[in-house]
Formats: sequence, structure tokens, C-alpha cells
Amino acid sequence: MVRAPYFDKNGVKKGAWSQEEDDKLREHIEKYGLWNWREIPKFAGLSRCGKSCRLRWMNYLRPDVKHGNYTKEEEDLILRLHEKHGNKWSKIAATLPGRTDNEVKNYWHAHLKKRTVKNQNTLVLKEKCSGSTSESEGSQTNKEMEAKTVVSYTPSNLILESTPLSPETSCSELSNLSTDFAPKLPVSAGTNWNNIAEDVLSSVPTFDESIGDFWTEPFVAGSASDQDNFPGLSFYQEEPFVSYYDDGMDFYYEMMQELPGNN
DNA sequence: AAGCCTTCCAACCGCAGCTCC
DNA sequence: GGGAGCTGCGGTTGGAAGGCT
Repeated sequence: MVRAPYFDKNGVKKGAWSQEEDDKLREHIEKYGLWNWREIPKFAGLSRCGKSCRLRWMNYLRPDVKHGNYTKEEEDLILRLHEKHGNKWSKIAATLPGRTDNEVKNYWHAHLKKRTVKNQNTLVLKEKCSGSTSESEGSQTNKEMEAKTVVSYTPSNLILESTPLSPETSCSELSNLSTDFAPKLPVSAGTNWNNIAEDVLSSVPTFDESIGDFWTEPFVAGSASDQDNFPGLSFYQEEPFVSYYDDGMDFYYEMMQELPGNN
């Protein structure tokens, strides 16, 4: 189910991640945090491009990511949000703690898309049988119409709508998520950053330089100047915590406000 | 049993948006 | 203002696994 690992012409490894690579990346991020995706593979001793590392971390290695077993509530929420926002997977995923945009997107295409297509066909058939609905519903507001359409997707929406979450509860849950994985940063008065940098660099292999954009550029063993300017150091001291859900919070609150019973 | 087909998830790719200089 | 560097998003693809004929 995964692509066979291979090295491209630049010496950058592609395809499936090995356990060893996962361990290296996880260990590095847990130790030093997230600071610069292009540099991380270099310092973690990985033959991957930064983009690949980011994807692997975000979609698989992150400690708060859960896999498989979507609940009925999650399915319904995805359906509702997709109806409202379209293919804005990151927006949708932001409201599903532990789910990634990639996973939501895959789940949609694998399981939910068929259902909505089926339901839409059913709706069209019903409309054709009962005539145009625009006249009979002409007095309804757009919001009412939208709500009606969403509910028509699946009867189980009723379950979700009958159990509205309070914004306070939801936000605090998400807030916990955003801090659950605060990188274990070795920030202390006695921290010797140069030692850390040398430590990290000790296992770095060497690859040929090549041209390419930010993401495809292969990691290159750091030069002496790289070691002197370990890029993560200033970041750690200025911004020690990284939140994965900051952007989703406002949206989540906004969405909860719009749930029936919260107006 | 063997070959073909379908499903579905991990990973890749291109590009838009943001920030900094 | 605009160019470079970086990040994140969404569409697409590769291919293993399981089902079907």
C-alpha cells in the first residue's frame, strides 16, 4: 500500500518511510522542536526533502494523530463541513481533533463521496417527481435552505445536531491538543547550543549539491558555517512552542456558533 | 489457482499565500 | 513594491491488499 523507496537523481530518498527514518525524525523533533523544514532532515540525518519530512510528521508521526475508525459523529461532521466549505480539507480537519487534512480527504474520497453523490441523485429524483422546489420554498432564507440541504444528506445528522457542543468545551479541548505536543525543548540557562548542533550533525551523511526549489532540494550536509549558525537555536529561544491548531480555533468556534441551538 | 479489477491510503507534486528583507 | 525563502493546501498518483471472475 506504499510506494517503494527509491532515490531520485539528486540523492533524495522518496517513497515509503522506514521505521528507522520515522524514529530519526520523531526523535529529532521531540528533542529540538519544529523550526525549519528544509533544515530538519539535514540535522536529523535523513536523506529526505523537507517537504517529505513535514508531510510524514503532520500526517503520521505527530503524537496527537489518530488513525482509522472514524466515528459516526466524525463522518457527519465531515459531510456537513464539506457541504459548507467544499474541498477545504484543512479547515475540515481542524475541527476534527487528531485527524489530518490528508486523512480526511482520503476518507472523503474512499467512503463519503459515494454517499453524497447517491444522496444528491436521490434529491434530484425527488425534485423531478415532486416538481420544482424553488416556488414552494421561495419564502425560506438562504440559511434555512442550506440547513435543509445538509440535513438531507444523512439521517444521522440528527444525532449530531441534537448534541450541540458548547464553544467553551470545544475550545478547551482543542487548546489542550495544541499544547499536548509542545516540543521538548532543551531551553535552559546552561544549554550549550553549539554542542547540540555538533551532536546533531555528527550523523549527517553527504550528498551532492543540486538545484531545485525549496521542497525538492535535497538535504546537504551542513558546511562549517551551518554548524556555527544552527538555525533552530534562535527559534527555540524566541518561540519555544508550536501550535498545530491555532488557525483552526477561530474557525472551530465560529462553526460551533452556527450549530443549531447556539444562536 | 491464477489473473484481473477495485479499493483505499501513503506519499508526491505543483502552486498559492505568507513573511521577511 | 517586489523578490526570495518558506510553509501549507489540495489534487493526483503508486501500489499493496483484498475481492471478483
